[in-house]
Amino acid sequence: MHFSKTTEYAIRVLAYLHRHDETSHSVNVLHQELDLPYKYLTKLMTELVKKGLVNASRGREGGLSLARDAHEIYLCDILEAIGESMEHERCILGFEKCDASNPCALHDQWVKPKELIETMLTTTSLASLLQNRETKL
Amino acid sequence: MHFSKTTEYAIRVLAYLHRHDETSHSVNVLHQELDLPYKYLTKLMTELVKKGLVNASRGREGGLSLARDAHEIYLCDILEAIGESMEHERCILGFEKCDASNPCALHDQWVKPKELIETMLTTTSLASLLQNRETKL
DNA sequence: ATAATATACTACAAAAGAGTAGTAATTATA
DNA sequence: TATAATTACTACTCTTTTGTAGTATATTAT
Repeated sequence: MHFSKTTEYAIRVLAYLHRHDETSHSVNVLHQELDLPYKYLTKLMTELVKKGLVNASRGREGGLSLARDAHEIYLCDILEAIGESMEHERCILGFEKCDASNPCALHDQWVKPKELIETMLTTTSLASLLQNRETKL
Repeated sequence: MHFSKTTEYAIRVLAYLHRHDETSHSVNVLHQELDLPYKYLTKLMTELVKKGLVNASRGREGGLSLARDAHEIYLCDILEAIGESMEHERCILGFEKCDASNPCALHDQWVKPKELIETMLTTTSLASLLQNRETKL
């Protein structure tokens, strides 16, 4: 009942890019600042670039920055970019088809937690993450 | 954002044992009725026996049955038996220490979903699972 | 006793997730 | 133009989860 490491990393990196958006940042900086595995990060960032969440510029003075306004990047967008998008849609007991009319044994109990998770994912933008409070990345 | 296969299997098997608690059931029957991998199930059931959730009797006419009253087996007990117990306690961004006074960037957003998940796990017993409604296992 | 039907144990295999290594391609700047 | 700094690409390795195979051991109906 948790995000994948990859998802954790992606959220943290993107939030960092927003928090320090005066300039772009190299993978090496992100690696050091967030204490994430360097090579794994390069792979992840390449992916986020392909998915259009991040802009990359190569070469000296290059680096990474958000491709869109932080108000327009929601957690669900990040999950989607990583392919974990529909995870919270999935039946909690693993059935292919599971809905109110043909529910699994846990369906009813899962409805409300699932709703709140969905709300969190669809209403939390990178911009909304960093307001009012000092938080860890 | 989901249970492990092992957890899914455990919940389904235990719920089945409760739903058909007139008698005991062999791994082979559980395998066929629930369409779960046979050998994997034997391993899982052995574990649930060790953890005291299930009684096993060997030999002809043997099989598996709940070791405790279904009203006294909660989802959190099942997770604990499998070692996935404290998963929902864990920080959503993976930090070791993360609480209200030293929160990660997602801490506040995660509070409510986490609460509902916790409620579900601690208040849903096997007995409460099967009331009022036809559901899949 | 014997045969049949169970669980229990040991070891391995396959698949997915996480992480590493090396090198190619690109680009600002000296 | 040479160099240093950077992302992109290819191909591994390691670890964890999931699943399989074979055998030993226990129980009971006949």
